[in-house]
Amino acid sequence: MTESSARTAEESAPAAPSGVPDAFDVFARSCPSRTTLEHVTGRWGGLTLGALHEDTLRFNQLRRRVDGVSEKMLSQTLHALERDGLVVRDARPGNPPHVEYRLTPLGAEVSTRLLGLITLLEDRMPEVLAARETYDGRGGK
Amino acid sequence: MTESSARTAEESAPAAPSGVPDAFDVFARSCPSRTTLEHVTGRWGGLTLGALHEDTLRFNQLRRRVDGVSEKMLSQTLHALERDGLVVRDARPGNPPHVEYRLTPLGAEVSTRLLGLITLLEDRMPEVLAARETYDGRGGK
DNA sequence: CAGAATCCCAAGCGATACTG
DNA sequence: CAGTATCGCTTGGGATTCTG
Repeated sequence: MTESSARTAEESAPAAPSGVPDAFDVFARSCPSRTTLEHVTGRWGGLTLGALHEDTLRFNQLRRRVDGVSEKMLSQTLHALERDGLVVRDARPGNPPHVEYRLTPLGAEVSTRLLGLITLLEDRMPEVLAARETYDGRGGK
Repeated sequence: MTESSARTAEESAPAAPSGVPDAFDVFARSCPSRTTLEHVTGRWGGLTLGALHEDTLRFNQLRRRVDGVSEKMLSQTLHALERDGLVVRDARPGNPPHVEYRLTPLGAEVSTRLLGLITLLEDRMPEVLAARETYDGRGGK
């Protein structure tokens, strides 16, 4: 991820009276929080965190759980999440190799929020589906 | 942790002949909930919903708020969200044209969850940044 | 202002093959 | 099992132009 930030996140933060450091603002294009949000909500990031919320899992277990992910993308996703401090890679020596992935405390908080969102959506899918039909039915399509 | 292993919902065929209430499972590749999740957590979907959580906004206000989005992508994102029943497009006739976007009740619930996630991340960014440095420092890169 | 349509490059991603 | 490396298709999405 080419993060060529010559100047780091500075959006016109108005009067910060005290020595309060500029808050991170995900709406600002170059705020580092934006890339983390993208890792978390990206195509595979959210599902990966969701899967790990339930259990510590090994690489191939994860692959099976997150239906449709390729090895490459899972590996890549895991690296990004590990780098951001949301996931820990726990490798134990031996043969065959044994590696487990687990959430950090922060990762657990994030995945809790994410799972709340996922559950909400799953619950309300009938509404969504109905809306789509209405939309497609008249001039929408 | 919510319900641990109560998810035996392994269905490959979302369509059940009789009124079987097969649950939507976002982990399944072809579940319709997956596409909605992607609209919501996609690159611009989350930020758009987040922006609309605060206010009803017009197209160009939205564009300014969601820093970095192009007209095309905003338009596209808005359509997807409208189709899924999360956003309402409220157009009033006149010249110049006046169009507002507003969340539906479901959209408001979703954006509340999303905003919780965003806020959490913004708050904990120092942790994330520290993790990145550690990771990059010792051979991770 | 609000948005549709077109063009087009770069990034995303899957398939495959290879390593330890 | 747990990955990395390479290749090439597909897509995302920015820039630009055009309508009402």
